Amino acid sequence: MKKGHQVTMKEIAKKLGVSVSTVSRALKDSPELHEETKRKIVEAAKEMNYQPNLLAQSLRISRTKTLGVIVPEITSHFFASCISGIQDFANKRGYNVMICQSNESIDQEIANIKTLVASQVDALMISLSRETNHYEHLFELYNREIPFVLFDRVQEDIPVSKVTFNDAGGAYQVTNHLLESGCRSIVYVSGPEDLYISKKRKEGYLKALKEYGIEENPEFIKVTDLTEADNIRIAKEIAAMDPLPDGVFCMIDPLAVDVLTYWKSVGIKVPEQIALAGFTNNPTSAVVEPPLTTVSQPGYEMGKLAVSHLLDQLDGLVSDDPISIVLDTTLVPRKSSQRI
Amino acid sequence: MKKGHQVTMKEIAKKLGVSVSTVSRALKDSPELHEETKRKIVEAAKEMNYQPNLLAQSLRISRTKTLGVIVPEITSHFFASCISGIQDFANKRGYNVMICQSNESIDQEIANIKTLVASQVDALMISLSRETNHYEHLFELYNREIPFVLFDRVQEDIPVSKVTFNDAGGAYQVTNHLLESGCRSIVYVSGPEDLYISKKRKEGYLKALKEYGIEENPEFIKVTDLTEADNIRIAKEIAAMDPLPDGVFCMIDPLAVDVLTYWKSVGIKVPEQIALAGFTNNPTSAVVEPPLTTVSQPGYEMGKLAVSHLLDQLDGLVSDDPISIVLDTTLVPRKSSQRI
DNA sequence: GGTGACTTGATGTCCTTTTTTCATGCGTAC
DNA sequence: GTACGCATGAAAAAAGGACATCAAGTCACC
Repeated sequence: MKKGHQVTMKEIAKKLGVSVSTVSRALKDSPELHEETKRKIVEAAKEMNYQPNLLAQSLRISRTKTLGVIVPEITSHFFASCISGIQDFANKRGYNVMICQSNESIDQEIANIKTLVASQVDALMISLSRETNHYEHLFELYNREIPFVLFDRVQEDIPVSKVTFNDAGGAYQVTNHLLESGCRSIVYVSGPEDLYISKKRKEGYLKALKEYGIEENPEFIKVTDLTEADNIRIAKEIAAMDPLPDGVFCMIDPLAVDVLTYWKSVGIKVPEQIALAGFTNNPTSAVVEPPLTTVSQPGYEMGKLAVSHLLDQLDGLVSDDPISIVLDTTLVPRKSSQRI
Repeated sequence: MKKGHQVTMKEIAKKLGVSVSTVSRALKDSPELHEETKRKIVEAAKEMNYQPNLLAQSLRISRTKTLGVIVPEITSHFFASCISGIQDFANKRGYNVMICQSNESIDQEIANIKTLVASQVDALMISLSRETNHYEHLFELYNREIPFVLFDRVQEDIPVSKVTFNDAGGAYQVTNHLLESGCRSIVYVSGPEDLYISKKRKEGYLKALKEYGIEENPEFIKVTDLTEADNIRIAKEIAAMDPLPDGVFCMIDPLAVDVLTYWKSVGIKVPEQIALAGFTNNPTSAVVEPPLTTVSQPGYEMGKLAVSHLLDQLDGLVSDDPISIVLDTTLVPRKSSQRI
């Protein structure tokens, strides 16, 4: 299959018997040109449906006006929202977006970076994969002076701007909410421990317990790799605890939903026997039965802020010094934690 | 913020005191080159961290190895799945993907096409917006010989390849299922009537009724614009029918969920009073209470097939003649329709 | 010394944009 | 009236990176 021919300046020039540079000047409305010549050229360009070749342009000015985005998976509602925000605000400022997913694999993440860099994107926006536990590829980007920002799944030691949620704060909010609802033995179900958000949310969980004068209990901290199978393993493990805990805080909504679904199948009542809470406020969480208490993380907003800051840096509107943008989360109390 | 400098062939050539063409040949392992020279160049390239400039390459061969994808919205799980499939299989064949969302707006759709074409993508994959009711922009693409395929939300009169689900068949399956479950007065809630899928699913609905010897009743066909407000308006309208219908088939899951949520709030029992079914098999549908009967549409598969066919055409592996790929759907019966 | 094989170099192309150079025409001054 | 200079408009050239094609260089061997 062939692509249709694109009209070039050369052809316009040839048709009108002028030089290519004259055409170029006419199209950018240069003042040092006969009005008449200009008019004729602009008209011909329109008629021939001329579209400047962005490729040639980019090669010349060595800027593609394209951003590369890497997310763990597009099908996650949260990341899809981020992408949506990035898209909208990048487009507003004349940038295109190339999106890749790492599928939670560090190798794929590295491959994506390579591809995007080879495609000469002006900058990158990265949310790290679950697997990412070393960071050479990011330091290399940094050393090669390719601008990038990290969002949501970040690595703290890399000297670039980062956009995160106040994960510790959100976890504190939700744990506190469980405590206030009367829970006293609260399990925290964590994702992979390397993950930034796993750590931060644990911090918030522990802080809330401490403030309530409840001792940290290592047996009340469970770790899943976030696959459905492993989530169910944890759900079983908790169901087998004796006595049952009275509250469970799952690091992320889909995990909570898996746990809830399993418990329903074995007759554990939520919130009567165990209060349950998640994190992220996925659409699913609002419609499960009982509706899931969670913490709202506006992904669209995160994408918007991250891309805006990055473009501000690219365009020299703000300093290049890395900053950290922390977005607030909001507790969304629902029936799954309603014990009073 | 500046971008770090990229190593070019020129620099390698200069450093080693050879010509650029020699470097070029060495890097593509041309046989007409001294092994020793080749080795030296390849080594230097590696050491200097040389990355070919895809932009220049693209300009030269006038192929970018990039596909443009336009979907109504990324945050929809179905379209996210399609994108995921497209991504994976495009990457496998060495293509990148630029994704745009039309936000269900025809103007945005046209703007997206323009941007992607200006970016010299090799081909486009488009799923039409809800608003799209004229097709000049598509015919223009066709006339300019820019390859593209349509998927899911297609327009039948455009002579390009299309990938769709057997929407009529799926709707037939689900309507038939409702009939077999004992329903005799079944409402069909449609999306905007211009929409390909609205029409096709209505076809299937009517066919099933007809086969069961049930007369078509115009009052049993409702139309929503798919906004939450309008969905709830329909839910109210149905709740006010006297007698209540005994089954409702909503054209798409989120619509069914909105309806279900409203009914729950006013005490209408599903499936006891009204059996309910949706279409698409969103993750949400499995976890609502009661779980929603629906029709499964594998989006990942659709993306995969669409992109594979398109690349086959681009690469000349199959004929350019437009074909129509129709994917089968699967009925997913759940509690929301369980009346027997 | 000449021929052929084997390597390497130079140049042109893709397309746009910018810079430099050139040409024309008009005006002024001698 | 001629010559010079300046202003203006337009053409030519160069840059940006990769690569194909054609040209030329070197070496060895007969």
